[in-house]
Amino acid sequence: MLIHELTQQTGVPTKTIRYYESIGLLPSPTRAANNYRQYRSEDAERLRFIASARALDFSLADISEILASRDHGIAPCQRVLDTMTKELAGIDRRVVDLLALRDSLNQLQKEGAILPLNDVDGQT
Amino acid sequence: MLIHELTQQTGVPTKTIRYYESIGLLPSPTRAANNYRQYRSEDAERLRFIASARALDFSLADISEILASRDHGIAPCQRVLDTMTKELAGIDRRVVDLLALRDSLNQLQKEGAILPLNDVDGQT
DNA sequence: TATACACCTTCCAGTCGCCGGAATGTCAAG
DNA sequence: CTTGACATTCCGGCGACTGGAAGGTGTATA
Repeated sequence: MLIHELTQQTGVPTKTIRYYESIGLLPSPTRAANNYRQYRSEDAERLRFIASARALDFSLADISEILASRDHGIAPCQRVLDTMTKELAGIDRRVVDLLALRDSLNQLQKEGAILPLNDVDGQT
Repeated sequence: MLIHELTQQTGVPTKTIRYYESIGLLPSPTRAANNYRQYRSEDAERLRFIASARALDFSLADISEILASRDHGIAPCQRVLDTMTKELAGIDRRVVDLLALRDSLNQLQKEGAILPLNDVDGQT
């Protein structure tokens, strides 16, 4: 499959795919006689995994480590597990913040008023 | 007050403060005879506002527009309101994603197993 | 056969929101 | 009079892309 089709299957832009390859996150695919990249369904799977993790704000470095672990059939190393723990801790904070923002914006849009974001953190 | 004190009051690093000034987000403060920046409490207020908005992932460009509106005592323009609407729409998705991730990570840590992130988006 | 068009390739440069470091200046305390 | 903590400017780099130039390839149509 061509890079264009991979894009269609995963939603990841060709630019990004080539970028991932350039940093070693995706393996260099085989090339056709015309030098076009040829992908297999495994590549699509891997890329979907990366996209999911990215959507959840994992860094490419962490994703890289997780994939490396997976490639060797072993559990992610402690550093990655620690990252996940931190991620977990951060998530609750972010959810709270986002829900607070949601309320602020809802209010704002109802009132058409000057943004009351000042109060988001309970200061002012 | 000196930049150092402003940092203490807001939690925003001096580097970032000078950066915000360089892009026009914060007004250039008056300078003391020694060329040190001199801030007033208004600046702290404005900076706290920026920090809150940043914590909620508003871009500096959007914050800039919101502040400009506020400076002129008018409601944020349509583009900014649109941004907020989109932000609002995105928030629910993100909260859902984050909560899903939370569960995945919790599970993972209990099991010590290979990351099941594949399933996060209901695929695989 | 010419040409238009969509695809592919590489490479270079820019974006955003910072952060680190170098080189230098200022000021109060010991 | 030196030490230390502040301050200044400037330069460069980070992560994760994204855009654009300049060129090659493949197919369809006039």
